[in-house]
Amino acid sequence: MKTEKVDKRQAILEAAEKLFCETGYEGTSTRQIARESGANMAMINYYFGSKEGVFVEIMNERIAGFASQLKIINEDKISALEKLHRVIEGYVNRILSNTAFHKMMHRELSLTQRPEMYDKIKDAMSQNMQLIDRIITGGIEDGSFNQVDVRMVIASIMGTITNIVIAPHKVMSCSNFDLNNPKDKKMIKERTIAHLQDLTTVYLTTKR
Amino acid sequence: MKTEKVDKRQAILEAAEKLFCETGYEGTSTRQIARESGANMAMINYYFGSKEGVFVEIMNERIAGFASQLKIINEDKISALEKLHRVIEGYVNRILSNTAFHKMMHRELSLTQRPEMYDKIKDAMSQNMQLIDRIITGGIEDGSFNQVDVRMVIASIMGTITNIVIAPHKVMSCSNFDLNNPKDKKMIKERTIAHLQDLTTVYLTTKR
DNA sequence: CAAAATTAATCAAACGATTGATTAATTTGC
DNA sequence: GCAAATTAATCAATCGTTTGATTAATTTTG
Repeated sequence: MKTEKVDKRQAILEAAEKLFCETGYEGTSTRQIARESGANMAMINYYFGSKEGVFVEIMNERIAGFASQLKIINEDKISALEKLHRVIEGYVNRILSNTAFHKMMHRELSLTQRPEMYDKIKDAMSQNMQLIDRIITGGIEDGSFNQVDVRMVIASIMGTITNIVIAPHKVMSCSNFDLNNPKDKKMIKERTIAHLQDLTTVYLTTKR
Repeated sequence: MKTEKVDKRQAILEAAEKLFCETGYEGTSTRQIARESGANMAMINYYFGSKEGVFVEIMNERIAGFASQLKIINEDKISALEKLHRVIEGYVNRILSNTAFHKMMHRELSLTQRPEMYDKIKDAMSQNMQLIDRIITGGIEDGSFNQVDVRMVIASIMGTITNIVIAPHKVMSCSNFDLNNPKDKKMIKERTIAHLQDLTTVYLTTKR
């Protein structure tokens, strides 16, 4: 028999994140979180003050880990294209390794309410955006990339990944496909990276 | 003085769609819908049976209009590339003319609950997907398109549009930008269409 | 055509259930 | 033995829904 001597605080966070991802913030009750985590309801307010406090804590932790993983790829002595390819690889891997959270983040981003969260998410994402922006702009300036609509290219890169996270069935025509299956997930990751690298290579570097 | 002799049923639908888009399904109460529409609360259940009935009705109406607009572009005697460009133009115009609804649809798609809705949305979208799939596959078969990962290309096209709808601030760096401003919206539409047409042209037809 | 009967639309009020939050008492671990 | 952790019980507020009554419009009937 396992001791199950787990930190209640952590158990609440994990259960809440799972439930928020599955049924949304409003669609999840504190009683569900308590039941799922094995903690008493009052513990939620004891540790986090409120239901929203739990949500904010989840977002803060995730976004912190998010930013810390931001590599300073720009300093490396490699071509703009290779920089971009590395960013794509890192970005795809990170997002497809945390699909549930990214679904939740995306959902929250599309809501008008909770502007505090909206801004927080926006700021976190804009860091990645600026990184990609600098790489592509740099490539254009040194003549290795074509003149393109940089912001639109970024929208295509990020949009592709988000689209696959939210609607993987679109990409995988086979019915018995599951993003939670590690084998399937690995395959989707590789395919997404290969596609985006190929797409950017052709679009940005083809002489025309 | 305007007569305001509006259909209460319709008023409920419009108010509900607005609220669902802004604050989500769970985040919207029937009392809000009643207040916003000027109808009595009981009218919601009188006309639609339940809160979910309102939601289902909104989705059904939208999806019906969605499908009816599906042109049979495949029959035209034009190149695969031109077919694709027309589909992109139509798709961008439709989605960017109904941004609030598409946000809602997208949000609902990312929830595990309400599988009935999930399937309905999925089916509606897969129609568009199959159309694009046939066009690209046809272009590959007749040799005018490169060999590409068709599903991934579709994910990029659709993902780009969705990304712009949900996070337009990403594309527009200028701060005083509003998707509800017709002038700004027109500009975003044209820019999105131009980008996607350019991207697909280069990626699909460049000899390499 | 006019009175009677029926239907549709609307309303205020209340329903039981559930929500997030809090209390006060109890247990745990050092 | 004391502070931190945990509990059951309870709070007011709000949820979606239902009710019974009322008004307005339509149909039926003589």
